[in-house]
Amino acid sequence: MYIYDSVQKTKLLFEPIRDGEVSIYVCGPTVYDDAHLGHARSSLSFDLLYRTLKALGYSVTMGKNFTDIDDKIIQKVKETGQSMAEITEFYIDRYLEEMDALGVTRADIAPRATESIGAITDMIERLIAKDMAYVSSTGDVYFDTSADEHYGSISSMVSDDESQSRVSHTTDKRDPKDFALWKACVDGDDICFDSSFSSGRPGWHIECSAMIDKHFAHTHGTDKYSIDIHGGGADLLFPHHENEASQSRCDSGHDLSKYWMHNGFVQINGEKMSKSLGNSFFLKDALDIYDGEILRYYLNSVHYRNNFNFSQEDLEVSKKRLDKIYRLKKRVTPTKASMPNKKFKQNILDAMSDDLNISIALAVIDEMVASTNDSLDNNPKDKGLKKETLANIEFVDTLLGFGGKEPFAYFQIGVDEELKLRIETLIDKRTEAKKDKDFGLSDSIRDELVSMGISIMDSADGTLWEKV
RNA sequence: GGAGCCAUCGCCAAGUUGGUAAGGCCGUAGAUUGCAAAUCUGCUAUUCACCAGUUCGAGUCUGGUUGGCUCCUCCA
Repeated sequence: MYIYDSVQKTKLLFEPIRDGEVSIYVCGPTVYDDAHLGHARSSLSFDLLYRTLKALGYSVTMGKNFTDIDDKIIQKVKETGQSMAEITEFYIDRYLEEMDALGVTRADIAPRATESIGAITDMIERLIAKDMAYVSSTGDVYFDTSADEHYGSISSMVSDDESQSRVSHTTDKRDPKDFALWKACVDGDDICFDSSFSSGRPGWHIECSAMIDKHFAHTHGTDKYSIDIHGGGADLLFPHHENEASQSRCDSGHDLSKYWMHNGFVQINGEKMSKSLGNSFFLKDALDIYDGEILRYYLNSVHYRNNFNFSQEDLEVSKKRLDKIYRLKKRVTPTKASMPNKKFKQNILDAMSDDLNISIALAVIDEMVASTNDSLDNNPKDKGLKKETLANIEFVDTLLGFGGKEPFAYFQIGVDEELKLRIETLIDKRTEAKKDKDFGLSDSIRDELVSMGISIMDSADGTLWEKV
């Protein structure tokens, strides 16, 4: 397995810190609003990594946090009058449901900030004791970036004062680069947690460090690294991951993660999709229009490090490619899967082992589909091939997360029983007309079906239909 | 102002150590079909934003130009 490490900016041979085991930690969402396509892509990218490593035989543990205490959540509490728990529970449930719809494997460990306060305050106390953090007059705690000689090594950000000109200066900070580990309560209605330094709440960066320390460092880490792979969106590289890495390094004396991976953005009209820009395409809205499996295929069809420009036309192309896989599956159904073709399986694994080269993997699948259809055209009763093909598709489903549906059901998404009956009645009528060589009638029935959004195809086994 | 990424066929998009351009969509010619649809086959970039350099040889390396995006502030 080769992985592109965004710190070293090069592709590296992946060697886990513990033999046969891989620990991955991905920064999860702040749960104050619905997930957009960008969140989906990030989840999908690391899901691909997770599945690939598993297919390669590793024992993989994936962690993904929920930031459920944050300024924006508190703001929402004030706006809506709902409790913080009501808001965060709602969005966490929604997030999980939507990611399920995309076929994202759930994280093995999904810690929440509010459940990790002890680990967070412990880490802050240790940093204060080491004189690497300081408490301000108002009770805020800041990390002293000057205490870490390696600060900046993750994002390779230069630390001259000029580059910091856009950072608003908080008076209590000794240095503008310093960042908050703990924010003391200001008004009475703030959500506060007790600590030895002040009543307050954790800063964003410390959460991930503390959660990794609590859930991974001692069980999955070594004396050199806490985890194997740390992932997240490219926008998290600085300052979030820089700060995380710095805190953890100062606390534990070793590096936080051996490899760092960052996914590219989903863009709309060439611009990054983000809540602050107001151009978000929410996952729930996308899922209203498209099946999760199609969205998954589409969002994963471009290499994870590249930016992804969302367009409906491209999504339709993805649907066409997925359709072809399901048509083939329909063709080999019913049968029992045997073993996947060795070469096919290996070619896909090879592609995915090269920093998740999904384009090659999809091309291998397209070629398998075409050659199998060709063979089946020439020899429709090749049972061995059918069994192998089904196994091939099952392998694809396990590794890439699509192709797992019952093929007839796939083409009938959104068709209720009543409509189904009408379609089948019409098809029977058309079959009769065809038998009588009344092509005028049979064609007009076909036109009627087409106007209903149903496309039909005559085959040796009778007439099949699909919802377009 | 500082830092970085990217630029490949009409569209989307692959191209580790430089060795002579995957795949999909669209289009097109055909096979098949009562006609379609579905399926298959052939064709579809002497060329990789532009300029210069290194090299026997560069999409791949170096320098520059132009254009796009991102980070430096919450962000997947």
